[in-house]
Amino acid sequence: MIDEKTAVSTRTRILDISRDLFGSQGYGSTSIAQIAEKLGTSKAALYYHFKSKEEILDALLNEPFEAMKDFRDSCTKPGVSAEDILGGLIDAMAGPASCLAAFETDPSVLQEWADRHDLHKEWDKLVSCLAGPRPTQGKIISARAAMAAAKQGTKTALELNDGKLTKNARAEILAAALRTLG
Amino acid sequence: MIDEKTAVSTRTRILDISRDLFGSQGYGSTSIAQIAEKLGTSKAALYYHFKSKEEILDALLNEPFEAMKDFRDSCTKPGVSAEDILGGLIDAMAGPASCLAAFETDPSVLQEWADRHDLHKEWDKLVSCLAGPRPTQGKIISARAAMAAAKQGTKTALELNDGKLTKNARAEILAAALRTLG
DNA sequence: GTCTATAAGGGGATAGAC
DNA sequence: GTCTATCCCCTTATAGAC
Repeated sequence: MIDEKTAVSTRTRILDISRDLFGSQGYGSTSIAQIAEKLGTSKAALYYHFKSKEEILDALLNEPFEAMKDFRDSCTKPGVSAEDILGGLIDAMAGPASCLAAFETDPSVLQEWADRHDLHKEWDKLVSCLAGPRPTQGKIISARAAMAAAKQGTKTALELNDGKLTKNARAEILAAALRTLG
Repeated sequence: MIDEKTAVSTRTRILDISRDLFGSQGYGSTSIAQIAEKLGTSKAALYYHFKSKEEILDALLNEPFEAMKDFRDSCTKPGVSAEDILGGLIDAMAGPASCLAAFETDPSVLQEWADRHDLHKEWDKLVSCLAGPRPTQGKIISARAAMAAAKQGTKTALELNDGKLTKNARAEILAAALRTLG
């Protein structure tokens, strides 16, 4: 009989360690050997839980990506304001999609995962929600700038507060991002 | 007698090709073999011009980094406005420091180059210029958000206009970034 | 579930001929 | 300046014992 509890918790530990290392060193520059070392086992043991390095990346990003797509869907409904969109973006970046935000600038992740999942297209849909129908170039620029402001603001706030997004900081970020939009 | 003209132009071609590949695939995921292939020579030939892969990265980033530091110095002078800083940032991102902007999100570059050169500290100095003395957390957040808005806005404008920053786009980006700051 | 050992391949870099 | 051939290390991944 398989020890399910151990399997699950080891799997979770692998994901935690990998999230950490991928985030700080990048996906491509992190080796299975490094993960195994932090895990305290051999590389082969790790391959019992994940059949490839890419599968670890998938496991780390699939949930955040689904959360992000759900959010994107909610933004296309009628009566959604810019405040809803940018506020939702902040909350996503601080919570369910934080891993996505941390990894998506890594070229090795872009190559191995983001291209395959059309991440770029998903972000573009959000830009369209903010810029409105038949947007001018100026609208597109300020929409993208506002999203960048929200993302960077959230990242900064999390850094300054041990990974916690305070109500105050959230309000500051949202206000700044809304100003960006104009 | 060494053929200096050929040496120089080959060196330049290597840098152009590397800038391209590093930008699209990331530094760590780009191999010397790939560069040599696009160059149309062997790997060994490439090593005649650069003694290591890291030296190529250095050659690509040193000038942009100096330009960025010069700009940062100019921002600490008295009487410099937020408009000067954000406008200068846009111009730097669109011109002399564009390579820096394109590479600095790559974790493999951060590890091999940015840490060694304290890039993070340099950006922080700019943040301080924008946030003012003894800044509140809100000031820091909006300063960082404004810089992110300027960077992303510039990137977007360049994408939409074949790498050219039009006067109009520059004005739009600057206005958006200034609004972000509040 | 975890181990040791090893396969199979790619990476950066060098030697020495031309 | 460029070539072929090669070295050596590190990487992902697997085989098979325990």
